[in-house]
Amino acid sequence: MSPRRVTLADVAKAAGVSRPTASLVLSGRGRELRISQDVEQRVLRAADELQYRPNIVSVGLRTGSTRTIGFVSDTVATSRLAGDMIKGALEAARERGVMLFIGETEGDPELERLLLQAMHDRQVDGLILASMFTRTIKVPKGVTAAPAVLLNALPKQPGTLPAVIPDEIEAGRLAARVLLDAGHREGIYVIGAGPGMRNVPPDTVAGVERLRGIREALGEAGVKLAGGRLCEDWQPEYGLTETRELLRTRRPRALICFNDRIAMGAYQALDDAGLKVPQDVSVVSFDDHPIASWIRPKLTTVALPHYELGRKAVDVLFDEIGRDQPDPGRKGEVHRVTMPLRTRESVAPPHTGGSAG
Amino acid sequence: MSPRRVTLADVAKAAGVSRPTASLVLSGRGRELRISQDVEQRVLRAADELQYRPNIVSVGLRTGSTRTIGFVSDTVATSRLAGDMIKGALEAARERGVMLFIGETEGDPELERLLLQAMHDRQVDGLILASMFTRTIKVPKGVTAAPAVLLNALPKQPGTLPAVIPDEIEAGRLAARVLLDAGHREGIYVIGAGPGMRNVPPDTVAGVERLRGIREALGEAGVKLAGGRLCEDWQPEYGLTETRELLRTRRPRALICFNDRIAMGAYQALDDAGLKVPQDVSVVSFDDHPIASWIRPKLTTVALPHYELGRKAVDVLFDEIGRDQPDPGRKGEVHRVTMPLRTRESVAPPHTGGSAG
DNA sequence: CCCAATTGCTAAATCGGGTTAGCGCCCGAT
DNA sequence: ATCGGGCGCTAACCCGATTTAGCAATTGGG
Repeated sequence: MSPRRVTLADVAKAAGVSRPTASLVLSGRGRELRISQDVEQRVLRAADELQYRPNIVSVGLRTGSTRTIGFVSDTVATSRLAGDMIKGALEAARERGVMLFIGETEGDPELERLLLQAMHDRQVDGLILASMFTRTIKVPKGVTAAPAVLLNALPKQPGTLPAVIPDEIEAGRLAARVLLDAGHREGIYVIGAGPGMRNVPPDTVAGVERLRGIREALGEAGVKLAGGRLCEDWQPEYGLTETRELLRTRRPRALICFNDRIAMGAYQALDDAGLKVPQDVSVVSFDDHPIASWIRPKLTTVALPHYELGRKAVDVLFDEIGRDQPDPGRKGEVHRVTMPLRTRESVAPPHTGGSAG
Repeated sequence: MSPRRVTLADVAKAAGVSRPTASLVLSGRGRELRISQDVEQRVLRAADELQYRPNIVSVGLRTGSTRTIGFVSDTVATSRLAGDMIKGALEAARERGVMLFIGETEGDPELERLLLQAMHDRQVDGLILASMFTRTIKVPKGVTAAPAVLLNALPKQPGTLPAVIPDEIEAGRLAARVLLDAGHREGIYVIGAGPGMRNVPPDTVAGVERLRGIREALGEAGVKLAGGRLCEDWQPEYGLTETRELLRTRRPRALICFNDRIAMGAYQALDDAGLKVPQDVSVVSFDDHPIASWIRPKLTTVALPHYELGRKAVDVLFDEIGRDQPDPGRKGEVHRVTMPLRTRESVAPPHTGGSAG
């Protein structure tokens, strides 16, 4: 089928030198080891003419480095967000000439074990352990064989592994500030979690930190959260029912939804109640899911920087790989990636619409 | 850091035999080569106790098979659909003990070349070339070095590579049949392409084949398409404007939208016009994007079987790898994967609502 | 003119495992 | 006693690179 790969031996023969000589020239160490200009040129020409490319499998065997890293996540399919994270990692890896193995655990520890094993069997240089929504995870035993980084996750035992997560606290502050800047002071409700710090879905870092940021920013402005409703799951249907429930007794001026899918449900509930966004009710949200710009009016939301998270994870991983002896001091550093605001059409000053509050 | 991997030599020493003997036992060829029960047991016990795992890099170097395949796509981030395709491929690969390299070309031929090169440098056993929407592509030169399969794409020159694509023609028939079965005979419009076979976005297999299927199924039932509007891009905003445009002059009883995003736009236009789905207008669509079950009423749609496509591609690839001499007859076979109907709430018989047509 | 120090390259070992040829040993047959 | 043959295992080479040690040839100094 294919006309056998060109090997280093072929290049050496074509250049009339030995294999090691060719190797030295091609690895750039020819100079320091005093290979003559003449030989160097011959080797380089031969390599070029034969289109020689080193076999990375062989190099991997010899040197231990396969120029390959593993990306293990709990799910790849959840949403486009996952794809963006992989995309970021992919591009950062490509810039370093490194390839990515992808694996999915489905949350099954046994699958995870097998997957990590399979990656180590292939001598990966490092591992990225990714979660598709931010949370704390128990670091599996198998990761210690190679440098590793947590992505969108925090270790249950802090300090064991470096982690890269979105800066959710600042995101919460930002969402609150958007409303404050628009002039809102009253009738601000949260949908998805809260209003108290205890009313949060379990194990979600995002819930806790977004809420904390929101409360901090409002508090600093002397504004109090008017109320909030916890959603069992952050899906449109729950946003719909909880918002509908809220509207039975209250008349909000602004909603902070804990993600865009909840916001989508909230839109439906507001529409059913005859309330216009943003004239009657302003809505801010989190994630910047594609639907945020599909629903009308387009949703102002604080974006999860999935692409950047993926890139950053690779950066941190290579720091880790580069560092020979594990420096115990900065072992488990947590890197927070800024969540940018996407300003669209769902926020307006209060009292714009006809009916007063 | 890590306590050096256990090698075959370690196992052999622990069992008190030579390396080749251990290798023979562990590769299952012990029997045919008459290794004694005693030695066999010792080797197996040693391997088990030491937790020996063969180094696949080394095996790859010797045997040429790295138990690794490459998945190269134009974009991974487009949508969750891409993720499902990868997920299907991932699971099928895992069942075979094979790992997946992921790469993204962004449609850039140079990037594609480098990526294929990088994969070949790592001695992949085969390649899957995936497109994130169905279309015909020019097969890049670099793929010939290993078995390859096109996924969600057809080769510009038929017969060069096997391909796996969704059965869009049958999907078109199915969508039409849903309306026919509900009793619709008149006022059926298409949004996204058509009504004529020439009114189709360029290079999209889906556009051509869905439309053909729709026209065939309607034709067989003696029903004529009442009209249609081509969308420049299959996004919600175009669905919105084209449907709005249609409603200015016509009063449709049923819409076949060419995908769910268009359908979402169509919903908005129908809502603006005061028309209820499905009482006034039935809507069928394609893709089964997540939003299909988020919008109200939930959208009946013919699903792109992304997960199955991914699995099938791996199956076909392994057929290809297994086949030693390329059988020229069935070289470029096209495998069509059935698109299943997701029946939801957007289709009803005509004349159900108050106002007669 | 001889010894030492460069200079310029290669032989050989290595990584971890797979594969082939063949070496001793014990047995029975001649 | 000798030969032939099956049995059970191992020596040796291979994959494609890197790396260390060291061999010739040249040059320089005394």
